Amino acid sequence: MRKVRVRFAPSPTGPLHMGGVRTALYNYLFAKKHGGDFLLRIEDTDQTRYVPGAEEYIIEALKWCGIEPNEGVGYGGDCAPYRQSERKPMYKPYAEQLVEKGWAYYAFDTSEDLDNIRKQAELAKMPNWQYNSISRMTMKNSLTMPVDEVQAKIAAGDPYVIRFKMPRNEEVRFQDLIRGWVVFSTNELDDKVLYKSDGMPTYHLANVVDDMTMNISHVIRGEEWLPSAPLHVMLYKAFEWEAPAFAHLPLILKPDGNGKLSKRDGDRLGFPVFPLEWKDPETGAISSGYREKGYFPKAFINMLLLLGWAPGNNQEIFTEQEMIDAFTIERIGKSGSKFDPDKTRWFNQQYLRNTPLPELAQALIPLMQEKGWVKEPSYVEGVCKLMMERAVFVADMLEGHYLFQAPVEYDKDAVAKKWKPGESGALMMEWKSVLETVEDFSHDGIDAAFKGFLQTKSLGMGAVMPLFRLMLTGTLTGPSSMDVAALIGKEEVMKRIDQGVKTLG
RNA sequence: GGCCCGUUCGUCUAGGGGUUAGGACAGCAGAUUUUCAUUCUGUAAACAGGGGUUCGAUUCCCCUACGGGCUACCA
Repeated sequence: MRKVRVRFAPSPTGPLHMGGVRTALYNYLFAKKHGGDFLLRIEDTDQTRYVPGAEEYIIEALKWCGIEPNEGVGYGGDCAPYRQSERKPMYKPYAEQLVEKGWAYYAFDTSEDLDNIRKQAELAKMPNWQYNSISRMTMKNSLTMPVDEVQAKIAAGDPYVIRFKMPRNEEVRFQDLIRGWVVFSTNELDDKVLYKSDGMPTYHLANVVDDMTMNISHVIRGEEWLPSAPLHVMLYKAFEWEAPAFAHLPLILKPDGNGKLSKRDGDRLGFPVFPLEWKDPETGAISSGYREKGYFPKAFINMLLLLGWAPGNNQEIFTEQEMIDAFTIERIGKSGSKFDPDKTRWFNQQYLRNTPLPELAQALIPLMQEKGWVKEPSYVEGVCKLMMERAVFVADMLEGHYLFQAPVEYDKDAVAKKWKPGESGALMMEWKSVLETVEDFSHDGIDAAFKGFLQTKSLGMGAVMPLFRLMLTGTLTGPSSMDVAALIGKEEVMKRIDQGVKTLG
């Protein structure tokens, strides 16, 4: 068995969307599991679709996700270059080799010619005209023209393409690692262009030549490639090369309705479809990203792992090593998966809770600074401890604004419902004088004092607690008042009671 | 239209000739909590349909329906 070498081969036509990230992830895990290589190849053979910044985006996105190639564009390696535009000179000899062997031919029909034929065919109710084993004999190519005329045209610099000569009445079959045997008849396949008139190979030629010269052992790619897989299999046969194993991944579908997840669904339904935020260089339109929305890359990846793959037991949270150990291509599902934004949030929540306090604090501090809040790291850890149970994102912990500053306003509804002017203020001042004497200003210490206060006053919790909370936070929600008081400290508590009573009367 | 791929709770899925068809998210209902959140408990919810094969099909085969992908000198 040959060494496992897999590749992720996107085209730089825009930002990488989460389906692409999942494909990269599965390739990465497969490589790691088998001690193989994971390479990044950029398929930029269509100059008209090139989008500036897309390549950098792809590299940065993979880096953020923690699924880095060990070879490829941005990483170097023995098979460099890994950008197809830079490999341009090497494809033509391969195409010509196929012509010599009789597996391909020159064609001089222009795009306009073909457009016209297709239009006419459509008018004649033949909606699917193809350049294939039958129609090619009526076209302008090296199969129908005299040899000297063909050579003259080429010598004169006339534009031409090289097409694959798909044989007739043959069966192409290959075993897909996910779907099992897949069979096509060559009669359904057309004579695909391998080499374009602009001197660039098409995807099909470049892909096969590169996979061969880069020693790729397994091609793991999206299902949209399944229909062209037989052509690729035929190309390997024509070159007399050993074909890699194929695995065609099911698609990621939009959460509502049908169809594959597209760029627009994100904006429409309010969740990102891209790992990183992307600004369209043409329109300036911004598409949101998981990173900017505050997702942990590990949570994002964990969600993607389970979208189309299952371990067979009930495990849902995976460390990277666990993913690598558990992953097998055989356990990838066959059908498309609808993306679920809610579950994605759940994964983030799980990861947030499993993040150690110091790390959480480090993540929160920059967000606090944006609000102008500055606290000691140890204090911020205390904030995180109180807030993490009610947060999905790190930024959610900012909702505990009262842990950073005294309340600037008091919730109107809460005041109307709980605060009795005069009476409530007097009660709070009394409670304050008790608090002043508390030596152990911890949750338990304050709690003990509070219980004692209730007893001497013969009051229930509901009569005092909401008022105290209102003094401390300005709201009626949040972590335990005792915890809040302990964290902000005695002096601050005293000040807030004074301020609250003064404000509310 | 043609070709190819697919179809288990609303969603992601486990399972696989004989099961109370399991889990998770979301939902609903309770309990705990001074509140919100958490947590816990419970609850509802699925084998697309029709034919076979079989003692027995959700599981194997065929057909239909539905969904998806592809059908460019795009990838």
